[in-house]
Amino acid sequence: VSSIVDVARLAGVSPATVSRVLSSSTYPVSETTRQRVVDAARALDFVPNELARGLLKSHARVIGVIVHDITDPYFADIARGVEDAAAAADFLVIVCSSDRDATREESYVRLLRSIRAAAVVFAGTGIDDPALNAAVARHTDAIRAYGGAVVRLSPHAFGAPDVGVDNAAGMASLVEALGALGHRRIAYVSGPEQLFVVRDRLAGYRAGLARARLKPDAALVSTGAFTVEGGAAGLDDLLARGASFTAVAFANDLMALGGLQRLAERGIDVPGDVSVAGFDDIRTASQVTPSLTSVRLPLHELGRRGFLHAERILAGGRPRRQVLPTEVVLRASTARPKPGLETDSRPMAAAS
Amino acid sequence: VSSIVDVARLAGVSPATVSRVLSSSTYPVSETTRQRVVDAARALDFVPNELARGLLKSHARVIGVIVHDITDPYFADIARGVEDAAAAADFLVIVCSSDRDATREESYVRLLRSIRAAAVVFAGTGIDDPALNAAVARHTDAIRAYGGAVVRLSPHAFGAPDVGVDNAAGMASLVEALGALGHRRIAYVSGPEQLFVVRDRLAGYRAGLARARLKPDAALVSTGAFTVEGGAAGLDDLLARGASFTAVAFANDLMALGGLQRLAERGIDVPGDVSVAGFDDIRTASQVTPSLTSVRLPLHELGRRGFLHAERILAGGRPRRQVLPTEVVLRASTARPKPGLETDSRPMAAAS
DNA sequence: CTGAAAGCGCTTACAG
DNA sequence: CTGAAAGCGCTTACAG
Repeated sequence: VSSIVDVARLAGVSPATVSRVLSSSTYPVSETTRQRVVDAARALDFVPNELARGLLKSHARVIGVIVHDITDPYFADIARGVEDAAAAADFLVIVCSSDRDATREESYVRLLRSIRAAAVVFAGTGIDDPALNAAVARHTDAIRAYGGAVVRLSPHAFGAPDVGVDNAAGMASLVEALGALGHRRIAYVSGPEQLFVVRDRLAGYRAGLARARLKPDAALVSTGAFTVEGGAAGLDDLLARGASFTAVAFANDLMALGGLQRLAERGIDVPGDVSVAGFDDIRTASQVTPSLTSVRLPLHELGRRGFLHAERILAGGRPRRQVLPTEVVLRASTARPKPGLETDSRPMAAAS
Repeated sequence: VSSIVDVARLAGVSPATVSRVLSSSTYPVSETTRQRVVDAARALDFVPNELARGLLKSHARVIGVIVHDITDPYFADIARGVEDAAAAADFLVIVCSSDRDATREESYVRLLRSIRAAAVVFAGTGIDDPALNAAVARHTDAIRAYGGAVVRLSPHAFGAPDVGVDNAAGMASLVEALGALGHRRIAYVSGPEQLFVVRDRLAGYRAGLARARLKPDAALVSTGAFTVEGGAAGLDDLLARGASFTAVAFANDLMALGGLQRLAERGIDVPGDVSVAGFDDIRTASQVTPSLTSVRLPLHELGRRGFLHAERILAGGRPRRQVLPTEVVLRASTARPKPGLETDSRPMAAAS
């Protein structure tokens, strides 16, 4: 494997000159010298060692993205958005699946710090875990200290995301849309409470009920893990306690998918007997039958902007927060409630 | 950001001693000195610069994985398998989505080479594109030259994968299973012919027909892109030319998903009117309705073994090829053909 | 326009 | 057991 010295020798110039020609330096070099260097580099198939380069700069051209799980389509879309934008700007992207495990997350952030990553982008929601947050904060402080950027795409312990969506507003719109279809008893299957994004969506559910002039009812709310299985379990919970509802919203699409499966197993027709809605609009939502009503988040764009945000920080700027729009997408899994069931309503006592 | 020199100063020792304590060196250091160094490092929140470390070694503790598209669940599963195994061995994983684009693939491999990645794992199938293959080969040669490993998980221009599955045998088993259900006219929607894996699966389809003693019929084979849309288009093709069949297999699950959608749009019942099968058994396959019959590939395991294979090469070994087993998974999208349709058969003339 | 020299932050023979 | 020194492969003031 040849080094810059080999190229210099073959071209009959100094390593400094080779560096000037081959790097993005604007330093003047005579045309004949330049050509000799280019030829020599090609002849030796020379590719500069980025490790050596990175050592001289304050940081390496690498962007780390911390996701919960890259096999979750929500995160895959975001990661792809970061990668597309980063590759165009000649940055490498390292995607790390933390499984929302404190140890794993910390060790990844430490690793990114150790290679002097230019930026670390936290794609997933923050967790209410003081010990983890303290450890991670130590590393992110160090990353900022060497000139790196830290970007968050979801709510976290230290506040709102740098680039994000309004989860509460999105969920409120969804519930409102369900209300507009005529549903009066809208159940909700929430996710793990220690995730900040779960809290926001639950608040949105409540806000949506209020907007639809429906009374909140604790009997219509259950909880499960943020997964297909969690959604099925949350639905089981509702059913086990005999809750009656004509529509059910889930805290994310994966959970709604689990709900759809469980409903089919129990012979409950969707949307005939009950309407089902998810959140995120991952690709699978439009691929299942019945296709799933959801709230579309611009995930690829979120990733793309996350990178651009980091790039601006690296350039010394102080970019401001952005909130990307969400959109309710009504599909085959939701419909008007059956007339018989609709009468089962409990409108709010006082209509303000 | 503190360096090893800062730690040495605080501990009152030389940088060499700090290095011996903090790296995985087995060099003897007195217990009191060791403790002073550890304390100083902790006090300064010292994290060694991996860039500097990597510069001294022949390569960095980084594994690059080239996938087609990380948002494709097939690749996400493999990437996760590599990552889980690599993280356990303290390697970073860089996943690169090439979009099967020659320029993009070459630039990623070059990038991995420039940071002296310990290994590059090609997760996707090779493409029959001599120019691309030559450029990539130049880089992989260089990677091997500095001591890195190159691992392939799918068939490629230079032969069989290092760790892989038998695509032809898997598809043959699927078609055979369809035959065992009573299907005599089994259509096939193939993928882009320049992908080696597509060729293997098509060969498997033919082998499966032979095993089921069915005559191949070119009118029952069409082609589409390796995507949801491609599957729908391939099915349209079959229908447009008036092909009659009771079952249809697709070259992968994504395509089968597209076929399922198109069939539903046309009011053709699955599996009542036609049985549908995919290949890969991505997660979505079991989440859609009707759930999709497919051939399960141990994708996570494939990724895991891909890393282990690389690790053995890095250790100086010459690990041998592995072929992981596949398994036909029959689900709701396939059933026996309707009696009326079944008579539409054309058994092979000569039953050997 | 070109080159010699210092230095990025580590590790590792080489001395002691 | 400990340290001084060289060196990994680049880039960049500093001289000329």
